Amino acid sequence: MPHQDLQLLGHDCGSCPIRHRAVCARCDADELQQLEHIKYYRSYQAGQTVIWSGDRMDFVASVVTGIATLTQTMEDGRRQMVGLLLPSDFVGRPGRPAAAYDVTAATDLVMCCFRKKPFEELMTKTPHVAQRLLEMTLDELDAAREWMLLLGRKTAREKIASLLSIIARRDASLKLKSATGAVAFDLPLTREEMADYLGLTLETVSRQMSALKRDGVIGLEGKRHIMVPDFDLLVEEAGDDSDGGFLV
Amino acid sequence: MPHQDLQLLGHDCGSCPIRHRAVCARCDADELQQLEHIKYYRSYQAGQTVIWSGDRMDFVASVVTGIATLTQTMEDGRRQMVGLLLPSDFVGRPGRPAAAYDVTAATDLVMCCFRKKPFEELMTKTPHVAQRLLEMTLDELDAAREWMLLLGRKTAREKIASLLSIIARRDASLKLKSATGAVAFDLPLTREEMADYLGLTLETVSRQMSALKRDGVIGLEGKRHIMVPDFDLLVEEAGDDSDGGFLV
DNA sequence: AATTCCGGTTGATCTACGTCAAAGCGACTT
DNA sequence: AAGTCGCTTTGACGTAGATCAACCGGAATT
Repeated sequence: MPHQDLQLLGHDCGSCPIRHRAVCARCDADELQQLEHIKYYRSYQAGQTVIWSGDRMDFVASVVTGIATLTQTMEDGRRQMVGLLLPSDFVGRPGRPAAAYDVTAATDLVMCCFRKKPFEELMTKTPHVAQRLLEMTLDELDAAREWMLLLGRKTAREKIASLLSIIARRDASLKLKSATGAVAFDLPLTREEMADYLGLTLETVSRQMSALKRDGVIGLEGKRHIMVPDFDLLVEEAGDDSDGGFLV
Repeated sequence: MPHQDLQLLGHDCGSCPIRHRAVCARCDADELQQLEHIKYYRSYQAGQTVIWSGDRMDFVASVVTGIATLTQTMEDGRRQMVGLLLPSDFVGRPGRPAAAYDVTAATDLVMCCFRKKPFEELMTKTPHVAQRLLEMTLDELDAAREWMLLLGRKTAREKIASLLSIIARRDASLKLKSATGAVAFDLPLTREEMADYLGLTLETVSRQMSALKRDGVIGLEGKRHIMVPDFDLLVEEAGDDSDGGFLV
């Protein structure tokens, strides 16, 4: 079984520090066999649109590698990102024929798609899958609510710090230096995408990034590589009172 | 069977214009019987706190009558509402021991609670319940994402208009005059609660309400009774491009 | 090596909304 | 009738972040 299958199915992550989000982490062999029959892979280049809001969507999918975004757009062009999909995250809604948001590849992207009809059938037969999906959806709902606090009440500086710590936490390379409290990672988003995530303009994002750099909270190498000397300090800047963003 | 049971179970709403959200709209008699055994009712007065964030929570529940809010608070007191629970909405997360948000009664409130342990067991046995819960959670996720667009990108005036149209849409009294495009309803929230919903201050809420009144978009009778002469105009003010906020 | 392009930075200015403060108003208490 | 309490409105003023505009710098193109 190729690597991405393992990742998708959640069996290579015994030491994964974050809650694992793949669809069928607890499926048995027979169920896996059935999923095997209805799945196929699709690749997208960075910047490519996966689906437009309103399009017919006859599959559900899981991100294998790369990053995708969900965004909403108003008639006059104002845009708000409403979802950031990292590897193992799930897209698509059983029981809805059309996509509700634009899905875009932020980086080169590989998705594992399941044909919707048979997936839904599998869901009615195997309680595991529905329950796992419920768990994942509840996690997403929690993330959305954390995000709402960010959008509604945080300052620009706090928003940036929050986003950086969210990305750092979900990025595997985090593990490299975690003992010392220092972290380094590559930003998968442009300044504009960050702005769409945070409900800011790209200019404000740029200014606040510079400010965090000036104040020694982060280091910048080029435009994308972020070095965080003290992760706790970053989290403090983010203004979070939660237990690091992962409840339970 | 008393009225609230009927409402909870979703059997008195054949003509309900909004998507019905009760837990067990599709349960069979046997399942209902089991739910019957693990449920009890609780009442709260307006303003009373149902649960504090972090508290042990050994039940899940469904709102029977009244309105409850979910809010998050930062250390320095900034507050953001992240959920508004109307009758038939569900609170609580199977599989999590503690509450993640403050739950407060915005009006006098009756909730139908299910003891968590047996509810979870019922869920593993009856696919209906898990699937219904998944559906409801996905609806909530959609609402949260619509809300994120509001918080991140809408102006104060648009935010107010959006909130009013959301409440109007979910309020039963809406039906009374819908043929003419006119609607009237009572606001269940104080200005401060509206502000917490919208990521604004209560002063800005008050000013924008006055502005909408001055411009004839709404009429105010006292502080709480809202009359909307032309619902489409209100929706236009809200800046929504969606199909009225209810996706398929 | 020059040109273009794209994403990013920085500066000057504007404005929507927040902050602080005072006063209105209906409901309840004495 | 007067006082007080909670909620709301309104005004004067301040500011964080938006807007508009110029410029920068690396990578790809010629």
